[in-house]
Amino acid sequence: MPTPHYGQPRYRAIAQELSERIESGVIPPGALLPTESALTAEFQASRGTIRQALSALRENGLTTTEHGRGTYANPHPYEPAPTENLIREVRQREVVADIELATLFSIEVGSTLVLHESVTRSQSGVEAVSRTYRLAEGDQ
Amino acid sequence: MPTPHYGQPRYRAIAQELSERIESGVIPPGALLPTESALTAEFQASRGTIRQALSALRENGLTTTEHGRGTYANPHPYEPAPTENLIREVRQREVVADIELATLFSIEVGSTLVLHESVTRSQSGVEAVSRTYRLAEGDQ
DNA sequence: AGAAATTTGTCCGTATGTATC
DNA sequence: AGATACATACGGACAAATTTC
Repeated sequence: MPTPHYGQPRYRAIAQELSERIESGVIPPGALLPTESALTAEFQASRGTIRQALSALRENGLTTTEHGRGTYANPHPYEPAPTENLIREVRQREVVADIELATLFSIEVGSTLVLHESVTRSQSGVEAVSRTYRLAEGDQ
Repeated sequence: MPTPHYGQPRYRAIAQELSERIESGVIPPGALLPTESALTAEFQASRGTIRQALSALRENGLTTTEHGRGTYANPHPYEPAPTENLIREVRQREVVADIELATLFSIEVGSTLVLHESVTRSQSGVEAVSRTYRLAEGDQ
């Protein structure tokens, strides 16, 4: 069978259907979406097309996908940073890498990382805490 | 032949090679990148893999692709980072507040926070991991 | 602890549609 | 109209992370 895509391509229609389910609450925040193979069965599309649709959702910040686990509906569709009346406090310190960070940086657990921490406050209290980890100088 | 991808996957290596060419000026701003079929020949990779690499460049704002025309190198937009051949991955999840975070936010230990995590990669590996914590919607 | 099943990630090849030159 | 170039879609195979038994 040919593969025409008049107007809207298939993957986008699927992405739209899925995003409607998320925003309507059919798929609640934090919940797993159906697996890719389940979606291929439901939409009668190839896995590649399904993955293209899921990729679109991810780029729009609606979902998060984890290898071997699945795709989750995000608790928060977005988060524009309010840039008014904010106070930022920045400090710097050294920390030891836990398993998660060590894996990301491909270093050993217990290695030192440099941490820049930024605390953003508004009148109502702490708005956000941002932490950036980097390898210590000379370790790279 | 099988498809092993030890360490870094093929498409990412290609993406970094191309971003270096853009960064170094081998491919000047505004210029067209080689066509997908040309890249297929050069890197001895399938077109799908090439498109995956180009997609990564696009997502990182390095290039712009136009249907039927080609892929252009973007003129340096607004970049906070000095080195531009970087690839960022973003994901979002919920975490439980430890004592430190709970104190900062003035919430109870165990409360859920929304975490946006951004991993910045260069060819040498992970450059930085940035984590931003915020209160869940409705808790503020 | 270890093996199997599940699920997402990567890669290939092919075919056809659509936009541009 | 023809050639070129990117877009969409299918199918198959194997790799890697996670979960389950």
